[in-house]
Amino acid sequence: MPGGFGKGSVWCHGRFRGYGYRMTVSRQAILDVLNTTVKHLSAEDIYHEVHKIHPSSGMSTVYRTLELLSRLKLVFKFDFGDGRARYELNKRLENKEYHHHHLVCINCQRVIDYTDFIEDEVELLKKTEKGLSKKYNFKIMRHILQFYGLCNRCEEKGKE
Amino acid sequence: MPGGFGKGSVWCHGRFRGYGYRMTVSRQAILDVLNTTVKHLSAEDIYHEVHKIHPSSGMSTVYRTLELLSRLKLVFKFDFGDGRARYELNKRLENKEYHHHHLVCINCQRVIDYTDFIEDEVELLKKTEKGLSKKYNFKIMRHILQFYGLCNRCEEKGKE
DNA sequence: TTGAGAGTGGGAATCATTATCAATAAGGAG
DNA sequence: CTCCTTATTGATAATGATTCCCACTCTCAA
Ligand SMILES: [Mn+2]
Ligand SMILES: [Mn+2]
Ligand SMILES: [Zn+2]
Ligand SMILES: [Zn+2]
Repeated sequence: MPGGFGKGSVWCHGRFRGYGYRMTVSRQAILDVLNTTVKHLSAEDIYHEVHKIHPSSGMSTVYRTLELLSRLKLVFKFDFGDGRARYELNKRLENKEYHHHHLVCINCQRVIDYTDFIEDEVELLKKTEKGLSKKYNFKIMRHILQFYGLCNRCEEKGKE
Repeated sequence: MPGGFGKGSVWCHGRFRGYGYRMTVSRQAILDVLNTTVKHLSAEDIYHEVHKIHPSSGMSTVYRTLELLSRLKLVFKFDFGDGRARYELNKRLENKEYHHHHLVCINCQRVIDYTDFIEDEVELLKKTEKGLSKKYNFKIMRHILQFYGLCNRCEEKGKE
């Protein structure tokens, strides 16, 4: 959608205003970048993409905006263990969260989203959370589950 | 065990030699520190403790040794999301790994080890790993599961 | 249209971790 | 025990992601 703004950012526009924040060209550019990718971008990745749309935006603004979006739960922030954070727009399917986890390739850093076994997982986690909350008197607020390994391409290369 | 070395480090001594590495006073001190704590120490924590035993050891050696121990699978390295790595000796109970996960307090950083529901978890993870390996042709090598929330003390304080 | 103040950019600061390198010390051979 | 090779060390500099700072700019309700 060249020249325009995706519905994501339009929606966020209202969201920002509702919280008393302002919508700016930098924020729109960042949202557009996040909205038109399926990858898990780092702050620097986003900065480079934003730079194509709006060259005068700075790195500080990218970090600040990502921090704000995380706080508003509009983006998720992930750590895949390579020393830099990754960000992903919180895309909702029919009003409910798109709960998914990640397979991370320890060789090429490729990240695969998956939702398989999420039902079983949610069930186990619910049970675990309940048990742990009671036993340790600990109020669980969120969890992380990640698998690390080798993607098909890297696995093949390793065999040579 | 003042003046001596715990069996952990003696055992590791042989382990090192077997790999062609040398056992040094710094490495012994680091192992002793890890061996006599139940906490999840950062590199700096370890450095300070080591300094009490062997004041001339430097930070570089702490990092290098932890890196080596991680590679040899003698210690586990964790990221609890506060910007610094934590380390824990791989204590084995009767020859098998002590598989456990963590509850992390997002307020005071306290970490609780738990093994509850590990059987169910291992079962689910095994199933998930098998399914994901096949579907995405991805070779899973390890996983991370962590719960974040508020410990009893912080939960209480929050209510005031 | 305007003004209060939210937001910005660029450069400096922070801070955990790594890299460098001359000096040291582990440990096998003799 | 002594010697010699070289793995290891400690001090310090370098790195790199993220945060801080502050004078200037832009948003938007009135
Ligand atoms: Mn994802
Ligand atoms: Mn632990
Ligand atoms: Zn790969
Ligand atoms: Zn706490």
